[in-house]
Amino acid sequence: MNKKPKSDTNQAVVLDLGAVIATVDADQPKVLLVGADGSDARPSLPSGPFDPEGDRTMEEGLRRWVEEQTGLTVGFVEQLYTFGDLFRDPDALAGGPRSISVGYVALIRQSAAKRPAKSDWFDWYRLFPWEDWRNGRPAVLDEVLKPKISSWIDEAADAKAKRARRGRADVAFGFSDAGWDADRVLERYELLYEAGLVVETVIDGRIKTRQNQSDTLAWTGLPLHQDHRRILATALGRLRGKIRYRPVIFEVMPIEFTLLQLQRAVEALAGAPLHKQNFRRLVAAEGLVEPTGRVSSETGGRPAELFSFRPDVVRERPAPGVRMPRGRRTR
Amino acid sequence: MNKKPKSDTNQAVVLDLGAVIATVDADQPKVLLVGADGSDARPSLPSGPFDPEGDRTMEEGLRRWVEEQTGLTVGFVEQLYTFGDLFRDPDALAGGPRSISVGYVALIRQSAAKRPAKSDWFDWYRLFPWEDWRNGRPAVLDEVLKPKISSWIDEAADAKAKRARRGRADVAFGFSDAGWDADRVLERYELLYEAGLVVETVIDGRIKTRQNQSDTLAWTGLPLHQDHRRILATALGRLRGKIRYRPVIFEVMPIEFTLLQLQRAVEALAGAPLHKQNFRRLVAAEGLVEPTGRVSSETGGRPAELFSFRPDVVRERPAPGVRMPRGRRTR
DNA sequence: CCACATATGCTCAAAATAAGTATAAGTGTC
DNA sequence: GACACTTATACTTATTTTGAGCATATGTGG
Repeated sequence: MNKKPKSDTNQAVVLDLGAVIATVDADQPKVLLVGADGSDARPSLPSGPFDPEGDRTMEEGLRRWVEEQTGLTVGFVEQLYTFGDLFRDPDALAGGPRSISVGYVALIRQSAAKRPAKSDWFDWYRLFPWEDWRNGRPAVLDEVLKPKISSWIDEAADAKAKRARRGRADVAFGFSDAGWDADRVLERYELLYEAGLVVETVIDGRIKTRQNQSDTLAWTGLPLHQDHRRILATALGRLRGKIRYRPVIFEVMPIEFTLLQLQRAVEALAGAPLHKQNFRRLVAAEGLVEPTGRVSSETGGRPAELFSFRPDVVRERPAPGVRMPRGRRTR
Repeated sequence: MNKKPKSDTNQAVVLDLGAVIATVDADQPKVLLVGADGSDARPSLPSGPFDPEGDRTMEEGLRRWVEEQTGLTVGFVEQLYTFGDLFRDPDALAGGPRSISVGYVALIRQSAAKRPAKSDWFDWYRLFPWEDWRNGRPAVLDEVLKPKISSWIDEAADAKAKRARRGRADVAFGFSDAGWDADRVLERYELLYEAGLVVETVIDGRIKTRQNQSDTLAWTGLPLHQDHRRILATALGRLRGKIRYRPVIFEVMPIEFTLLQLQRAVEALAGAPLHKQNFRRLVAAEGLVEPTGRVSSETGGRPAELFSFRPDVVRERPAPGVRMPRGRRTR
């Protein structure tokens, strides 16, 4: 920053802007992927170029190409991470220019989320089956992942490496007494990648497919282009953390919603079930919503009161977000 | 990501890696700045080039040039944000290549933090005087900032804009009932920038210096090169948030420390005083540290027991960090 | 021995939280 | 229209966490 690097060092850098465009539709978390047209190519995240002459800010550039490419006008946009690892980038390995991708998360309300050309809304948990605890602990964890991870730990070169692997697995998957931490999506994905338990590892040529491995891979979610599933893992972890202290959940809600709809949306992203009575008590206490006076009769039972987001909460609360019970921990 | 942008769109991008290198020394938070040699140039954050051919990852590139330039070996490194706004960049405005800077925060223990050539450790709060509440509410807030911000609110074009400004100020500075939120460092700096209350605004030519404005500027902290103070604000906010749920504080501590030293370090970054007895109770309950059996007699009173960080906490706790009392809120 | 400093252990009341029970108000079925 | 069923919402209770302070411990320098 204080002095410009020599320009020839940097000429071979190509910068693009990637977007994780997410919503919640019918209580399911969705993400926009392109190129899932049945061909053998893996789907990928939408991305577009950054125009250094036209775009005053990168966020502006992102909004521009998202609108151009998909017709969607995204509301909430937040920069996620800048990805530049060499191994993510087969072209650069082959001598091409180095590709750097600035990743963003964008949230959009379901109502505004049409189906853009060549794109599709994918259920987020098709990519991360082990992340969805809404109906209890996912079976894939104990039936597939846990034993495979154990093997991976045992395959470590020496006792020290074994301890390190076990430690990582304990933290990421809560195998020891820490319990499952919903935010550690990226740690989990990276461990599975290194352990060769997701398709990407094999495709990247990091390990060979082993006997009996291919049926494991069938259980570990849909593979994406390059490192895009890793980017999605980053985004999901970030969003899960964020809904707790910023009212981002309302970015995916319709203008009016019932408290149960709100709860389902939070559960969809958090990947965990919430205690209904406490949820509404916390939401009420936080002052995040206000009743509109209308009711929704589409629930099948007693009609629910409709609420809307109260934007001025942020003026009153240091960390306005949806607080989520984590279950009583015995210390 | 799915298709390469046309290369001519991107050729004019220069990528560098900027570092906020921070430590805590003698209970004071410090940050490494270069070029504060008494000349009229404003100090700046250290930064270095990214070498697309040599650096496999950006983090690796960062560690490389930090070591080359300063001789420091940084421990904890985390990517912060990628800065690419056009207005940050006078060269690009003048038709030069667009400069994109990937910012990192690096933490280093005081013991390892020598004074590198051409660099200096600056007290962080010299740049953000309003952020240091360790000795109570900073006087500059009520005596200088609050009235000036009020004027800025009143200068808004119409009632709607006025409300918007007031809302922002309330949130950022806790003027309404929300109270001060230590994490909102960036929001505060950006508001001051827009209100013309920091030197950078004037230098950037966004507003003219007004009558009686220059003495205000003398109270609003040391200006840095380009948008570097903005980057520092991002870093401070991020760190303040992070110490609560990740044990990053130990990255700046010596291997052995007393609980009061630990508390002072947390206070230094958090910018707030903590209740001593409760602090040690929380730290003990979190299991973050273990006694070494030795004591330190340098305290002037009863010798304090020495503790060391227990790295395996992360295996046991979902969010191991230093919990900080925020003062009893009455809802 | 004293005054003084910091360290550390402990109590207590207030607030927040998890979990559950009870009741309200609709729907569709017969 | 009685009834089973569904969802909504109010309220109760036990427990945990937190904020704040007091009391005691163990060193220093005079």
